[in-house]
Amino acid sequence: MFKRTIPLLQRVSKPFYITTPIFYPNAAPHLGHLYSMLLCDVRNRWAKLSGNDSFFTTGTDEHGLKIQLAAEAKNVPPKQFVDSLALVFKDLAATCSIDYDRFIRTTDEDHVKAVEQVWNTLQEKGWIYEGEHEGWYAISDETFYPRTQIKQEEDGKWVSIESGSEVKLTKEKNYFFKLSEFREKLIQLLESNPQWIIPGQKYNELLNELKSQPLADLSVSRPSARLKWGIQVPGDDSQRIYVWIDALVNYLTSCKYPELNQYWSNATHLIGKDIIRFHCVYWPALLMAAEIPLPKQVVVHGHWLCEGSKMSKSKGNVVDPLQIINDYGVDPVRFFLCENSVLNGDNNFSVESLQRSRDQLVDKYSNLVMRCCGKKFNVERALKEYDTLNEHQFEDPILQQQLTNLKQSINSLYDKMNTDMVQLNTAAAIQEFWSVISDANQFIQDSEPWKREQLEKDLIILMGVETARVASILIQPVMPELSLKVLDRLNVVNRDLSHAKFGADKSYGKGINRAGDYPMTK
RNA sequence: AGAAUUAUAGCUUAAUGGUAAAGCAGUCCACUCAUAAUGGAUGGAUCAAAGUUCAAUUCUUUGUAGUUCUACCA
Repeated sequence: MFKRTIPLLQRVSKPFYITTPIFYPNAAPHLGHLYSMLLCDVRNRWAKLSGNDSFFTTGTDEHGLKIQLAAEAKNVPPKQFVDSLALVFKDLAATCSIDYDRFIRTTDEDHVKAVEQVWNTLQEKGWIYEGEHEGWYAISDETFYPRTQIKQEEDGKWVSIESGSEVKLTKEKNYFFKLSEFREKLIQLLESNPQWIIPGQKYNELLNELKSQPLADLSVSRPSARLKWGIQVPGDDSQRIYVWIDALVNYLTSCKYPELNQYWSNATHLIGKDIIRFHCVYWPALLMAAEIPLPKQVVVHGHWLCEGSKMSKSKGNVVDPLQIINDYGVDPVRFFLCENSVLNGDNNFSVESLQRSRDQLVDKYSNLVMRCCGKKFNVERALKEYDTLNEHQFEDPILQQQLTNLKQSINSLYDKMNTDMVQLNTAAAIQEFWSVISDANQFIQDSEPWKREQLEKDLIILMGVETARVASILIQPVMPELSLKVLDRLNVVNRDLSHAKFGADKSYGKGINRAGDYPMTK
């Protein structure tokens, strides 16, 4: 599916759909939110650069008791409240050059209709029934707490760990989804499709859990008396549809459910490792029950730690994404997160590492451009003499081999990066980018153009600028701004994939050999 | 507390039971096309203990530490 290499100029356009989780906007965006959006953005941009019909959604999950209570506390209507919260996430996306195709909100009108429709389908097929939900309820918080978030006091009372409020075992009437009916089906799904969840560790973890633990039915509504801010259960104004259907159906809404457009046939969900259960248990079960095709894949990423430890306010090590972008710039942050992305574990953030990553961009990438744009060279002339230069052979066989290897590296860069990009392995793709940049810098060093006659001088800097040009076209998904600056500095107009080969563009270079106008500075 | 998973050089990663690889940082050398940049050379590590094995980073057990989940907070 993603692994086939297709000839460059005969790209088959296959629909591709990638999603982040939709974020609960009761707290400020953190580095994890940015990371999810960024991976999807890069993957989406790569697909588009490759000529694919691609679609990327992110958004906000806006119903629920916490939002309701927070809005009441501010004496603001909930809708107005979430309108302002959604803007916070949209602003983060805009600041970070996240180019989503749809920002979906669970309060969107078409989403409410889709949720109602899914609910009706599940009910008609007999998967929903009335039952009683029992749980630990705190009257003063108006919240049910899971067993893991309560403790027993010395006087025997059970209280919430978070708020200290007393909780009591309480029952209420809810609608339930027959999730327990799907345990065997889910196990079969996983065993038949080991690639459905990647990385493999998360697949193993979930499979073991499904096999060793019972699966209980799932409450999918809440009483309207308690939760006013939610989608009403069709035909029953005493109940509101709960998050498991409300939020998860966003992926269908974005694909125009119930028709379901072409993107749903090739859907990948990117999620954090703390919400595997919702996307890999509840969601496929709901889809099976409604007889809707499943997404193609769920990709699970780890968390960003700070200096090896979990970020927390009490530790004082929370990284504010907007702050680091302000300090270091959008593209360096994008580049750093992608360069250090590891899907099968947690990722480590430190400002020292970010600074070093940024320095490298200046020293090796931006500087490669400036080495070739110096006043002693003439790129425009070199490109006019392209045919002559391209036939020239160096006397030194080692140098000639280096030139040949560099040409080959430039020409295979797309294929190498593509293999990694389609698997969301941005770190490996970036290593390929660095490899070709390093080869070019080394070639310039070894060939010493400053000591040569015009013809060979021109050939050497031609290799340099061609490397920078092609690498910049291909790094656009990761660093949209800096690649734009480099291509501008080189006076390159043709920035599409068909020009990402050695010698494919001879129209650039006019007037670029002058001092200053660095693409990036320290 | 239980389960899963992770632990390699100052930092970030790699290695299918067979001589632990790389980038950055450090040290030394060279160079000036370029932004105190660039290139080369170089020293450096498998969390701890035990076991299995001709041979263990890798397999097994135990311990320590990090992360997540423990199933309707999301």
